[in-house]
Amino acid sequence: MIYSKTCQYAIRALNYLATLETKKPATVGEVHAKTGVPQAYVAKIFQCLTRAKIVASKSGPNGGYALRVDPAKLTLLRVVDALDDVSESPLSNCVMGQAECSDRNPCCLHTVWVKAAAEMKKKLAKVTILEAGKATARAYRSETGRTVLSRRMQKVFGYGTAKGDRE
Amino acid sequence: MIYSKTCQYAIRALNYLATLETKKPATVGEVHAKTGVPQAYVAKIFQCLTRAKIVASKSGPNGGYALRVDPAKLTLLRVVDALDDVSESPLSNCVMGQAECSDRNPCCLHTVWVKAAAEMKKKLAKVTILEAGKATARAYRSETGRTVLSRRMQKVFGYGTAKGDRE
DNA sequence: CTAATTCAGGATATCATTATCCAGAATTAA
DNA sequence: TTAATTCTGGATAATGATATCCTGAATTAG
Repeated sequence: MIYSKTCQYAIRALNYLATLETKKPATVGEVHAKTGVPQAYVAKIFQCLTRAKIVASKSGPNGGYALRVDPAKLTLLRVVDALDDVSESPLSNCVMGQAECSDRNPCCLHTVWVKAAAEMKKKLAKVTILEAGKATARAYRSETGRTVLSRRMQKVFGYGTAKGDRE
Repeated sequence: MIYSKTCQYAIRALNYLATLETKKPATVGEVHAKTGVPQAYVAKIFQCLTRAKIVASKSGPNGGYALRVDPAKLTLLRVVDALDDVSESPLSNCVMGQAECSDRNPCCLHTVWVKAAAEMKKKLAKVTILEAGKATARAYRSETGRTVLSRRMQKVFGYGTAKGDRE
């Protein structure tokens, strides 16, 4: 779901990968430290994004995850679709949860909603990770070694005191 | 949440109430039988709608629930708001789940999303239960005593074999 | 080759949503 | 007044989303 934490986390994680100029991949631990997304959950999400060929994984020392596609071409729609069980997504299904919902057999919101979903998809297909990332880029300070979110950005993101934080 | 089953159920239940011309209220059991919404869940939803003054409840024989407002004036927005914990709703909050998300401190999707949410709200504020109900009205056959959904509509709604069905 | 690093993915825990159940209060019919 | 009907609201169960943990496989450095 677009509105799920899983999607939020994925976008944050990908935004971070997009800020990396070097080809060196980022480890799960690093992404967690920089984005505040729960470490083990980052791992799960990246497994999914790997299958969707959005990121490439590499085992071993100096391994990790890196974007596999140009962030300027990676749309939110593709990201959302990768994480969504499409058969469940409200973007591709009846809002009223009807088994059948078509122009012939419309649910009570069919006409309204079909349009709304199409508009939303269009929007998601327009915004790229590169664009989205720009707005967040300033949240990261990449100078020192064990960088973390700035105090101010911790407040913005609403974490920094999360359980499971390793540093 | 707009996309929650709870909301779907509420809209279906209210659609049914809107089809009743008489002033006699409908019982939870009746609404369940006519809409297919799980009986005990209908009860919970109506308790909520009662508190929101959208329906009126009446105990005892010949009691039940009836619309308290004109279905031509009851908007989906009001229904959704009644069921939503507004502080959690994606319509009123940051899609990225940030603690703070404003024009000054935008999340990476802020500009895109603020607009999308506003449009969605506008839509929800435009559609009334009366209008929504019209599309579904034909799903009900109100001739005989223990009316149920037609076979065809059972298929459309994707239920009719649900556990807990009493008839 | 060995040890260290890192991902892969199954098992499990936690939590919110969805769904059910039941005892008690209110109301009504007779 | 009594019994039947119906809502009220708390307790509980089932399910799905979120989050954690751990073992094993892949990779690399030395």
